[in-house]
Amino acid sequence: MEQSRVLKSLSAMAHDTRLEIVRLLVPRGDDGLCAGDIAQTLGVSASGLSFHLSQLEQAGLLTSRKESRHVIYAADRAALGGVISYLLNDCCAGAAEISGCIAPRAQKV
Amino acid sequence: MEQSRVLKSLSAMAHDTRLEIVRLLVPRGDDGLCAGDIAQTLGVSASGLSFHLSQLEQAGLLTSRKESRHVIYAADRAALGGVISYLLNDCCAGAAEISGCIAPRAQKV
DNA sequence: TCCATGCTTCAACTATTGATGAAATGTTGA
DNA sequence: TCAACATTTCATCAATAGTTGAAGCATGGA
Repeated sequence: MEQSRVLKSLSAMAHDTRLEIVRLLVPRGDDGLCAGDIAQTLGVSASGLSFHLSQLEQAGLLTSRKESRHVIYAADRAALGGVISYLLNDCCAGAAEISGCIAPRAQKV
Repeated sequence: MEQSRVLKSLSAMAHDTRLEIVRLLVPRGDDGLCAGDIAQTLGVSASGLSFHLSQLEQAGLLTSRKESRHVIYAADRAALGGVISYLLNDCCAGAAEISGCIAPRAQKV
């Protein structure tokens, strides 16, 4: 992943509401969640949410699809993995102290 | 690491010059580099650099120490690891597709 | 067709961020 | 002490980001 794309992703995630959106969507996988449900869950206005969703989508972290009158958003896990990978491997290449930090708890594999 | 701290770190890294600073400092470890050398390497003005360094330091991603008339900055690897760990484990908990993305190349251990 | 729903877009405004260059601070060496 | 150096701070300005509420646009059901 190119650095400019990573920068966009970092900007996108560097906001309270938007990081919450990502946290909400990741575990739902491709099923995602429609905009209205996200707004309700996070307690934000529809138009405000729409703004943040488009930031995330432009950064490539979310995908969207229409389903009847709903718009379903889902996290793009590969993109998220790409950002994390960049931070770990390109940005912090070879720093064992950092790699050592990243697996503090058991993960589903 | 708490989310508010992660947000600060993401904001700090979400800037061209600042991400370059991190990339420059990580491989140097605790030796770090003085402000002047960083400015010269990256081709930015002293005052501009000072601004960005303080953003990174406030986010906890850098440490600084004075050595005679120089100020030496070094990456805080634990903090960086903490951010990456948060993204991987808290933000994207359990998403195997993401974990699977993060080890595309061999790392020094 | 008409209305309600779900979402986005727009306009206006405020707040934050970043760039620039000059001035200030502190340190070293002559 | 004085001058040069390393860095930060400050003031100013431009650009960007975020919030809010109203208006717009599809879609689906009565």
